Amino acid sequence: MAASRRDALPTSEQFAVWRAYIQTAEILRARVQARLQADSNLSDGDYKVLLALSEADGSALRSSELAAIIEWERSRMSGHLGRMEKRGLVRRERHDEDARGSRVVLTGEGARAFRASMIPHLEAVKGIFVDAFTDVQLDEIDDTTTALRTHLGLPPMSGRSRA
Amino acid sequence: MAASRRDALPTSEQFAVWRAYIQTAEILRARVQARLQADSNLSDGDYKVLLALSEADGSALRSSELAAIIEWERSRMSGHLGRMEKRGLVRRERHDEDARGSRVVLTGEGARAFRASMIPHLEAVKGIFVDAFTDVQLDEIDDTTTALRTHLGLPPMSGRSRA
DNA sequence: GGTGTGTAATTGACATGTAAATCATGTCAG
DNA sequence: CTGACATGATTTACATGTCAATTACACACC
Repeated sequence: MAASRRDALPTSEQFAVWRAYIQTAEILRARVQARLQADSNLSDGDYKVLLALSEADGSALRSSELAAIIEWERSRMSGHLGRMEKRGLVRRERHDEDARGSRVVLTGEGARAFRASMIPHLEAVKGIFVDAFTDVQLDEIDDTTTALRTHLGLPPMSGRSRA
Repeated sequence: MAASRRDALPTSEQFAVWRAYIQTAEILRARVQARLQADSNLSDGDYKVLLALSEADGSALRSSELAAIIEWERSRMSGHLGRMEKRGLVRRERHDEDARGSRVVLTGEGARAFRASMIPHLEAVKGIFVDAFTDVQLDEIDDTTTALRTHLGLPPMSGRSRA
């Protein structure tokens, strides 16, 4: 008995799809994160920060630029950078031109940690996520993710568009 | 340029599918959670606990049973129950037969909060998630989620199996 | 030069998550 | 009985996330 598209409430089947989807995605995230942590002693957040800094001109960015790239709150970035600085992955320097902002600089140790983490991280994504599916299923995921992003008003980021 | 199934690393297209999938799922979770919080002042965790207790015999469960149902660490459950107890949503009683365990009991206030939250929450899931897709796409999500759960060694929880 | 306003970033207070250690109780071999 | 071990749950320590308040500086206008 298919429910009308206009019903305000989901059918129990639809709700079950939601529950399975969201719970599975959570577990997936946790597994990949755990591998990154075990292989490279980096959290997901660490990885994003290191990635952004690696790609930045001079391996340095202002904290707010970093926050904008990663789409984090500034306060979240602030706390995270504090922890990363304590571990020697980044360094914060006073910004000469505008002393309100600080320059976040990738340290040699940070760059080394990031380089060492990349291959294992990609392998983990392959083994944990990609290998679960057939090529057709991966395309379906691409489609449904795109549909969802459109519905949510998010910019597209399809994998197929770059093929 | 399809990559062999056996390559250790994902293609850039495959990796893009991963990034889109995981990022979109996060945003989705955050949106539904925000609605639940705004409508009912409950977190996702609160809702899960209340749901499990509501369905339980006598509106009570042992803490470890609750943890097993929701698939949480026991320590996580412990901390969460502490916060929920402070807000009057649940109560912990000494278990008579086995004094190691405690009985987690749904309070009247907890039951009321849960009942009040259900309809808005279902509406949110419908509007934010279900309505993004065609029926065919929802079936595809069900399929790919099932494939992923199998790959991850998780028990199945398909929406179609209950249709 | 001061003073108000905006902006960059940090701080503080809390909720949430994970892992390891601890505590209390139960169970069972001897 | 009793001592070793198993089990249920909490505690502790810390990482992570959000929000509101605060600090430090820049800049424009008088």
